[in-house]
Amino acid sequence: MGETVKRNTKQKSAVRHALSEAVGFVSAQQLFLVLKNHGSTTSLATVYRVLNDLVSSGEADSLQSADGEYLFRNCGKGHHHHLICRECGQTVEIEAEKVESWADQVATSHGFASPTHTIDIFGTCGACQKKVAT
Amino acid sequence: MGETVKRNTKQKSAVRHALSEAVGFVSAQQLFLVLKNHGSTTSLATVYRVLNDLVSSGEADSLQSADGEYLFRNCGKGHHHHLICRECGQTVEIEAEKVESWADQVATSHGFASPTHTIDIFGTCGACQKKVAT
DNA sequence: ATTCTTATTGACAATCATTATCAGTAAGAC
DNA sequence: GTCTTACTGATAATGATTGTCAATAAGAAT
Repeated sequence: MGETVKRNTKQKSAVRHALSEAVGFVSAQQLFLVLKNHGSTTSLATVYRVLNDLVSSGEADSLQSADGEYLFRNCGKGHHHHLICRECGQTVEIEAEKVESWADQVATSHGFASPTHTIDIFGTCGACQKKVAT
Repeated sequence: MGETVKRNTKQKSAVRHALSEAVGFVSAQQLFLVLKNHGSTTSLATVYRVLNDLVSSGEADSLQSADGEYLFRNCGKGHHHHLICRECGQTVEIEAEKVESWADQVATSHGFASPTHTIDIFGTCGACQKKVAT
């Protein structure tokens, strides 16, 4: 029960490839357009399906933009967090080992099991600070 | 041009009050239901309008939930974070001074100005662990 | 190579939170 | 009380994401 065998398809590798070519975070909609412009007929629904699969298998990483859209990025590394510019969306990966163990401790000390967490830092990056100053 | 004079209305104070009564973060939809159950006829559109006004005036604070919904909270009090049960939604307020200063440091050390952050911990609370074990 | 099972896909309908529209209502200044 | 116009309610519109389901095509078995 439950052992679904994965199959390799053109659509999957197309999405995987498009994601690996993308710079930074991309939305499913953007990825769909890129694929379309490159001649792929992969449907939008499939782009969503593949992206979600990639995320749950740890191959991709996702976060939400400021206006609630889900963004995706190629990943392979372990768990990490982001420092995100409010203005331009530029992201910096950050290490947070201490904070993660702190989060787990807080959870277990309150009797909460299998803890996970959300840690993101937002700010205005150097470039955007200059723009505003204009 | 541009100087809109604000007016005080029953709906605005109703939303403001409901938000102040709420524990932790609440969605606009939840707030709308609370108001409805208390006899208020404030419309959903107005709840959204008022909440957005409160956020831009700094009276309220907002963040996005894991599934992309916007959540709001009364602001003005001390800043704090939450430990939230995945099953029943029970929340525990937690102190995170060290983590907050860590977040600010990370931001500034990367040249990011006026940093804010999102730190939330999710887990399964004691009561819900027992239920699942049944 | 052919058959067969079923994971995967595409087309499109359905959700759901949020926003826009617009005529009617009511603060608050006079 | 009168008047201006900010605000509201009802509802349509939007836009990203998910669900449905028949058709398609991996890839194992023959």
